[in-house]
Amino acid sequence: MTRTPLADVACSIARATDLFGDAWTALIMRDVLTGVTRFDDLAHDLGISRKVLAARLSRLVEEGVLVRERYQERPPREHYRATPKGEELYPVLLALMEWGDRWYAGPAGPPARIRHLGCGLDTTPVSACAHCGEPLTVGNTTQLPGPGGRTGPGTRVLGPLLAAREDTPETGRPATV
Amino acid sequence: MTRTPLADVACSIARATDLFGDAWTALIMRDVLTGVTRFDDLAHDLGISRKVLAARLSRLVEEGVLVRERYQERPPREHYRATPKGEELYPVLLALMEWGDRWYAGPAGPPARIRHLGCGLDTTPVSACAHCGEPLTVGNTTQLPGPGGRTGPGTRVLGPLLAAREDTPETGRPATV
DNA sequence: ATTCTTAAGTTCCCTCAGGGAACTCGGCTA
DNA sequence: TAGCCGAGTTCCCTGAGGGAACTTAAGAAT
Repeated sequence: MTRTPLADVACSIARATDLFGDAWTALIMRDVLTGVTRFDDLAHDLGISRKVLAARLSRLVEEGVLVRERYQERPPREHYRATPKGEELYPVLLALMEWGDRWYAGPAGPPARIRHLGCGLDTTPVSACAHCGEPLTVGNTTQLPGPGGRTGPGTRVLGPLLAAREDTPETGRPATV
Repeated sequence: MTRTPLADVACSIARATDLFGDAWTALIMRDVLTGVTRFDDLAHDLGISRKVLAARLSRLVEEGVLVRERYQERPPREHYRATPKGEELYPVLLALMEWGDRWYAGPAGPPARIRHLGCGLDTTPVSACAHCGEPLTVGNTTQLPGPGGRTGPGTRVLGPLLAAREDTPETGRPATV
């Protein structure tokens, strides 16, 4: 898996994917955020190889997503907890879960519900505009180069087609978006 | 990578991750949704091995996330477009991007901006409750078993700790959530 | 009419990451 | 003092991914 190259790309999705784009990391974060925080519990719950689990956990600690903490002194035992950076991955998990629910839930319905304690209802998470609160979709958003974007050959930022709309009209190819 | 086992697990995150938990798939979807839809363009833009790109694309088509379509007749040329199922992965990408922006953007700022055409402003996507519109966080939500959840030994659904809160009080271990 | 080029993949070889299971090591506990 | 967690390491083996060359089909160039 090409790790380092991806992290260098000037795209936040690529940077996030470099860490999170791995079959296990999302599930580890799901577990840790829902209270499965010990090595053995994670290994059993996920069915992951202990070797790979150890590697993932130390990478996540290195990245500041998890912290390894002692939770009891005698005998000394450590577990893993999410940092704020780790907790902020929750929206990613919610989005993945929502998508999985919509497209893979059987006739019985989704395997889990998310209850919003604020309003007390079982909720479905939507990706909303921070300003007006409307749902964001492929159709009602456009991607523009940001301040931190590098320009130059081969360094796409995000959405050259849509960025191009700002200055010159596109070619004849159908616009997906 | 253990593919099939994960898809069987009664957890929508696991199901979604089985397809999406791969360093390349997220980036392919980003590209396709932003207008990079042809094989060679994808290969060059991503720097992905052509072999792996072919494998990913055919998997995505198989799953109904993309469709392979002829976009010109002479000479016959095909490209890939997102289906509704594919477009609905957009919130996942937004969440990944937002997280990457927050934690990996340099001093110059994020590499890209998302403009919401509805309100005309550059936006930051938030994961909100569909009922009340409030942001969903680890702290203000709880996970409960859903109708489609399997019960039995070894089949965690999502959040046994939080689910357990409904009936019996927890052990002495600190609750991460 | 032959050669060039482009698009869209395949094929081949090779390395390295992941799976599985056994081993380690410190520190209780019976 | 033998056993038993919890938390990893180590070992071997297979298979997925990288890289680069090859293929096929259909214009376009000369």
